[in-house]
Amino acid sequence: MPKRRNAPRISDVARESGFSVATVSRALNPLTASAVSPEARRAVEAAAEVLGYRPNEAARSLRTNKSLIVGVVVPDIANPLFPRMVRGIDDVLDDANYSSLLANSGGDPAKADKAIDRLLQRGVDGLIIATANLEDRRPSVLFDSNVPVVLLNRRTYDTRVPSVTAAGSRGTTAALTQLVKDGHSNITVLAAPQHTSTGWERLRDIEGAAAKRLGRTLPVVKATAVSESAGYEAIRDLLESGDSVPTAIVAANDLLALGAIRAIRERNLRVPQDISVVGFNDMPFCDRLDPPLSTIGFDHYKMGAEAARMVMNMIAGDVKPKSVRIPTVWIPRASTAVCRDASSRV
Amino acid sequence: MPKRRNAPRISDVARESGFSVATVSRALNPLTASAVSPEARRAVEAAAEVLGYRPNEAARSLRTNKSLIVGVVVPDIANPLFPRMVRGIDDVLDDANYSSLLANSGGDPAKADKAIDRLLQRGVDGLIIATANLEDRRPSVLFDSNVPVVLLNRRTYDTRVPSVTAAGSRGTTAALTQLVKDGHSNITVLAAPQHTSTGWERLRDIEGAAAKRLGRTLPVVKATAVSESAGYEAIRDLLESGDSVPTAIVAANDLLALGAIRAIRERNLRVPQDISVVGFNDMPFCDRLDPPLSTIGFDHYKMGAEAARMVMNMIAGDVKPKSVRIPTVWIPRASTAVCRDASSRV
DNA sequence: ATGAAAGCGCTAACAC
DNA sequence: GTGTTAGCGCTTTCAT
Repeated sequence: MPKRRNAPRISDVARESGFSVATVSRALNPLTASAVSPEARRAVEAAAEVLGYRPNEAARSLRTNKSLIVGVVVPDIANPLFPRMVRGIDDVLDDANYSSLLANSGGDPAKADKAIDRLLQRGVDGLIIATANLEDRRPSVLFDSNVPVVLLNRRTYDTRVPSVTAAGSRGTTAALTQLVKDGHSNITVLAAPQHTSTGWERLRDIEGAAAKRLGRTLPVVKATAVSESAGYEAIRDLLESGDSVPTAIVAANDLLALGAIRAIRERNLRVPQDISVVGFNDMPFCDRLDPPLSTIGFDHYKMGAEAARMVMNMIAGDVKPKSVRIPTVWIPRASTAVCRDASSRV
Repeated sequence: MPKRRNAPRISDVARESGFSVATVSRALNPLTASAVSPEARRAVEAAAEVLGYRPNEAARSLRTNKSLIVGVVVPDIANPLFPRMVRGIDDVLDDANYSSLLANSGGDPAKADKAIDRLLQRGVDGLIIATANLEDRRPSVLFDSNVPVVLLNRRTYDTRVPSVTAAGSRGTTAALTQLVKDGHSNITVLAAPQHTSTGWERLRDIEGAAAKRLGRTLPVVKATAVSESAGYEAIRDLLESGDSVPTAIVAANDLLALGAIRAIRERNLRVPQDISVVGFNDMPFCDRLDPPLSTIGFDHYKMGAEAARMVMNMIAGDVKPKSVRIPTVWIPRASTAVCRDASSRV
């Protein structure tokens, strides 16, 4: 049961072409091919073609200390937010002849850490980490060790380490502007846990927008996780609490918003007629949901692609690329409407 | 700009522990650890711990001809069908200390082939291919070369190569039974292209179920691709053709079904009141769409996990694992209803 | 039970 | 412009 199908080695190509292994190596490497005579190059290429020669990456990797692989750590590839990012990453890496080694942390920081260890042991040339918590020190440690690393979607407190994140404030301000224009004043924020930059920044963005558009703060309900069920539970509790029912809910995340909608409907209230709901992320099929979800979106693919470009630059020697923010945009759909209270008042 | 942070090598551990590199190697490998004295083992483990030693995978890989990596080729990770499969794969591989190298083909057979080449060159120990077309020969060639390979979701004509696919007939029969019971007799099939096993089998399943439940064949409309827009175009053309409007459409795929729904609504017809629509796959959030999509589903995660288990077995020496079929189940939701014609007739 | 030493296939000095 | 050769860090005979 031979594993590697006695693949041709560089020495086979050398024999077949009549040149030495060194010349073969040079001829086949685009960066050094210029140091080889055209005739030698042709002979080598022909021989390689005939034999179906493919350099052994493990040997090359051992020798050069480069693996042409970038490690990608995500909480869960099955979370609809990530596949497009990963696709963006992959497309960019592909163009540079790189591949991506994927690891799921399942949302567990310890598992994320283990995944990073393993990726590093595998000799990845760089790391894209989408699992960072705000107080996470690992990215800083990696950065200080000169490991090419870029943070995706979430960042840490340490702004030195390069990141690609969504610039939520613009989209959020637009959303709140619309809500206010539509007569909503009883707006509740459905926040995500505050240990990630996304959860934290989103709450700050909403508060900032509220200060600007309403001149006051908004009541906040905090979900215990970023999931449909956490959103459901938070809003179910709110509606059961006897507090005044909001006319609009601005959620930190589409999944949270979906949970909120379920809780609202369970109380026999309607979206958007009774309560408007706004999400964040514009995850796939948001526009086909019932109701089509108004949300604050950004280009997931581009975010991933940008992160990949940044690691590639770091791998190429750019020690400190500057962090990138992906713009967000308000996408009004059918989960938001003019406030009933406001219109009846008119 | 040193890439590998002068990581400790096995010789460092040897010096630190006072044993030879051979003993260190044996002590650290679970399979050979028994051949080492307990004291040596303890000393080695302590030294490795102190130094933070991690074996260099490239070197190990070069020596052993194993990479602990499985290549995974999918058409597009951003297609909602795949993330859960990939998650299933990853979880199983993870348990065996394996990682997955992901490649997107973008639906292009030539790109899929290139991806396989690259994966092989990288020395993957096995391959999970989710991009196979029915007449695709590559998987057979790989199989014949003793490359551990398993086909995921789609298979080829060559039934020798192990595959994990959905067993559509049960779910499809249940769906058609319900449709017939609900009074539908004017049922049109929205088929996918027939060059993949999924497209081909789904059509056969539906035809088989129709023969069984209706004793006749059904009119078939073929989409030019497996996408929302292809489904839209096919049904738009059907509705514009002047042919009799079906009371139900059974699509080979959820995306196709979604496109069909869009086309139906564009003609100011309603789903399910005027036309019932059935999908296939039960992709994520199907239940939250407008309308919640009745579909034939199966366990995506399990399918991926099963494929991973099979490659692992093949890597371990099981030359010919038998193919697995994942059962499907009919999931009635709100895109199907009792046929209006039938009820008015009563 | 342990160690010495031979490579795995490749690249990069270094010589010519 | 080309060839010779020394390793990259590890596992695995083969001795002892």
